[in-house]
Amino acid sequence: MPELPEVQTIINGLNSKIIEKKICRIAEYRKGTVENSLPNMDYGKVKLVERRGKYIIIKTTADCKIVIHLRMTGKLIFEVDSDKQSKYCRAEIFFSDGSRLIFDDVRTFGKIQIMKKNQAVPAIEELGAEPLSDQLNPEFLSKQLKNRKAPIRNLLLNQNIIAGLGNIYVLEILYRCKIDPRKQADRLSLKQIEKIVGQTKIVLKEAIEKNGTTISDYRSVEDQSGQFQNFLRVYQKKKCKCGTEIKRIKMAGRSTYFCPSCQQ
DNA sequence: ATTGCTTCCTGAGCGC
DNA sequence: TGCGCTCAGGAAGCAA
Repeated sequence: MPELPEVQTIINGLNSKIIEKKICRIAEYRKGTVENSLPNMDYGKVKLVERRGKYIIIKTTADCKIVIHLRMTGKLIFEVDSDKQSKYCRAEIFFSDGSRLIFDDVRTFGKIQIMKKNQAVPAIEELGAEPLSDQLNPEFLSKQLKNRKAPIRNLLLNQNIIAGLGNIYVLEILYRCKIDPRKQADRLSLKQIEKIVGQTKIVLKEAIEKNGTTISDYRSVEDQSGQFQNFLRVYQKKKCKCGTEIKRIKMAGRSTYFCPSCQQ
């Protein structure tokens, strides 16, 4: 479900709600949701919540970190009211003051991993550039796309190249760059690559300012939806600004929207 | 090494 | 109202 801006919004919320709270227990309600949790484990107090790509990393004062990936439909909801239940609650992190973090996930693809502080998560180690850092620049992206025959839209979805983009933002970025999502990556000009880098940063920053997109599943930790959907120009749209019908095709099994007249 | 297809799972929305 | 179909913002695992 969530892409970088949604994950960042959740992290901002967590950093304002759970810092210094002592974790007393992590409960798993669906097998496979929580990995490596041990009974009577000391989780310590929450020190900081960080993001890497679409991963949420909760660092604590104990020798552990809690690594969360929401996948398609995962939500983290901070709840003070002990009576409130969520419908698809798969796990809960309880704090000593009675508040808790609910991990709600309809499709059950999401995961919570308990790791040692210095233990590497292989999938995180392999992630590509953070799009909002200087790591993502035209030289880097040119190098990554060199000799790659796959369509640009598929490679922008590859987390090991740029970490944090998903289907919606990739399509918005390509639309704003006027680049056909089917375009073979190694046939892009340097100018087009520069455009992609620039628009990626602009679109993500704008979306974070709007607290993320909401199509259906995304909610902030306070159960609020985002506003960026009002700014989408191509995803699930019928018509382009130019008057042309937006085309929807399948690429790598997933819906791809683009304007056949603006995007070349 | 690179690419793309299938799979995990549940629910919403649509046409008939 | 209900059935069956397609779709869903992710990414691991597999085969070619």
